[in-house]
Amino acid sequence: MSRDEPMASDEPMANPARTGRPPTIYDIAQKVGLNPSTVSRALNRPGRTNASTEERIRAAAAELGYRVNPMARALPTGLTGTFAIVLPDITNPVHFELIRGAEQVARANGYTLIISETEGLAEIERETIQTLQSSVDGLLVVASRLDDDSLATLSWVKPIVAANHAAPSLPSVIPDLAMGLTAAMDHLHDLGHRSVAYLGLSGVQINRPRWDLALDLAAARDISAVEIALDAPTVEAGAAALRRVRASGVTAVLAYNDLVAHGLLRAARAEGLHLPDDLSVIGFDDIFSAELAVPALTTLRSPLREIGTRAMQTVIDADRNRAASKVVLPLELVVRESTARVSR
Amino acid sequence: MSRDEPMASDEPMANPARTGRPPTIYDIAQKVGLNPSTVSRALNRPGRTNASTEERIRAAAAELGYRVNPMARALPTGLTGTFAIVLPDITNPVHFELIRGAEQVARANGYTLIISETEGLAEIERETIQTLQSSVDGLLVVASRLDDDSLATLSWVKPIVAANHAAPSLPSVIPDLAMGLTAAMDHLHDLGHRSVAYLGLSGVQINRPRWDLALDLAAARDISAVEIALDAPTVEAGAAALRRVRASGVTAVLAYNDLVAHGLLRAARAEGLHLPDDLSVIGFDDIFSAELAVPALTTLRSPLREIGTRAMQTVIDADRNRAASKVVLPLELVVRESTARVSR
DNA sequence: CTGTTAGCGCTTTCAT
DNA sequence: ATGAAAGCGCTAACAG
Repeated sequence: MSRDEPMASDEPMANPARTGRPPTIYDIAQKVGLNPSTVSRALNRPGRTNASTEERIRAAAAELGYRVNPMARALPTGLTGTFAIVLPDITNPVHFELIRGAEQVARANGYTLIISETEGLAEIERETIQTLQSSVDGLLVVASRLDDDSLATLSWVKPIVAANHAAPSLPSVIPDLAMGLTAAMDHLHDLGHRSVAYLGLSGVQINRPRWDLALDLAAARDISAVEIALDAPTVEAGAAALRRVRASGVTAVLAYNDLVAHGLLRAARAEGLHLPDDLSVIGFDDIFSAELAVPALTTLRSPLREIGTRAMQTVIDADRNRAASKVVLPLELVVRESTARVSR
Repeated sequence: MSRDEPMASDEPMANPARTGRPPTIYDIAQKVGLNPSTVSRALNRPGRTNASTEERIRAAAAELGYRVNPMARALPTGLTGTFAIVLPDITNPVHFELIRGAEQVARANGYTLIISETEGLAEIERETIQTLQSSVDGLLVVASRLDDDSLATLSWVKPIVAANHAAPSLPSVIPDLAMGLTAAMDHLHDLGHRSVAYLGLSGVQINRPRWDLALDLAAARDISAVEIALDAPTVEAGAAALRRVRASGVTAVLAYNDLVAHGLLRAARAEGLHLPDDLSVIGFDDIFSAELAVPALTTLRSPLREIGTRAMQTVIDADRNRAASKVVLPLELVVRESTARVSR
């Protein structure tokens, strides 16, 4: 029943490539009449073996279609050549660019990337990290739900870096919240807004500092501020929040992310609100659909791609980088059509 | 310099979990005073060992925080417990639901998923598959750029299944093109359209059958049809195609995917066209932003998520499933606002 | 420069 | 029911 089951006995002598058993360094060694260890050396440390035999070995390897078996190599060396990125939800467009950035750096350096979802659950996240730990050379955690102590402990085994949120004891790559929120508040203030609601998601690490900062910045500008809690970071939750937004009487909204902003905008339009005059909305992230929306979304552009590349670069260089370094990337306000001068 | 370098000699006896070296079955064996092979048995074949010692072993394992090392297990068994999904471009929203579907099935069955990009290049794709081959139990290829022979050869080593496009010699999971395109053409015909343009992407396997079929269906309905070639499956390319769409004089467009449709719509709006009256547009895929667009996109909803789940299920079951089975999933027309009765 | 040997962590006969 | 031993494919001393 197994796919490895032996074939009928009269099967013709098959070419190794055809049998389904990939060639090993033993096959190469036999073919050129040398010892496997010599083959290993020739293939891995060019120069530490006779030029002509190295040539023969490479030729044989190519002919057989040989590729090293990363798992076999990982055992003696402890290096797997792969990294993992652990995140709550692949579906969230925010993560697309981040993953892509990470993937590119990984591949450019000859590494493989494993992606794993946690469904936003701390226990699944812990379990996932532990399971993956022996198969990778390091991990990226995005929007982690684990507390700093847990992450610190976990990182004793393999290096972990936090992407898109700060973990005090881990190297982290994060957007410059102060820069972005300041620009957003200035923008709203310039347009005459004096009241704002923040559509937040409690229970997520990233939410708290964002809101605290927004609160301070609003206060400094004489803007009143309220927080409205979301159930989830989704279009639906954004739409559902409209009711409370209207009830609050604010003229402007800062959304947890663009998905939420999309939902809010759509619901508002459905209710016949005139946008952006009746309500100004600022998103967060600048996902690709932000400019497709109507009105096109004014949003804080998170440098997702670069967060991914820098974070991956950081894990790869983890040896040199044992301190919990923080990389802060610019967070810019992109002004489109969803914000306007206050009309009431 | 290495992270494995020995610490100062007066270092206190460290708990294994703290040293960074994960515990092995040898650690467990030693702790309970048994042979490693017994530990292996106890952990893997419940029942084939004395109930009480199995209990002691499990307790010790839990206490040490033991997890099997998948790579060490892969060597003797040949089973890695991971699958790979190989696709041109992670960034394409189309692939996200597919990945998510695959990921869920993989994880539900205890497997790990590797994602790898090919940049839409056949040679990178071949290289990637070969490199990954020894690290996985099977692969999913999405929108492959390789010809059927190559794929067939590659699949001698590890099972490969094609997702979202048909590969004659591979098990494939695909949307029901005939169903979807028939609905689309009927819809246009009902609205009075008698001319249509197909915005296609030459050089991609998926494109040809789609266009051939559309052509037949149009002819059968007395609709004239032209193909307009895209440079890429992107928003930008869709926008750039507007010029040729207008020159062609058609009243309706079938876009290669929703991204292209988005671009076309946006460009048309920017040029002051009245949508959908001046031009009806049908997208393909139904990515999440389709309903966010203005006008909201009428589109063929590709069952991406299910394609991912079915495809992953198929590789996992590859043993039982050696024939090149075809799974065809329904492709439904979702009518929104981007199509209207022809007005000229 | 090349061969020998041992071992990475785990599974799997084969004995006992 | 448990132990002993061999081996998966590769690397890394250590000899020669």
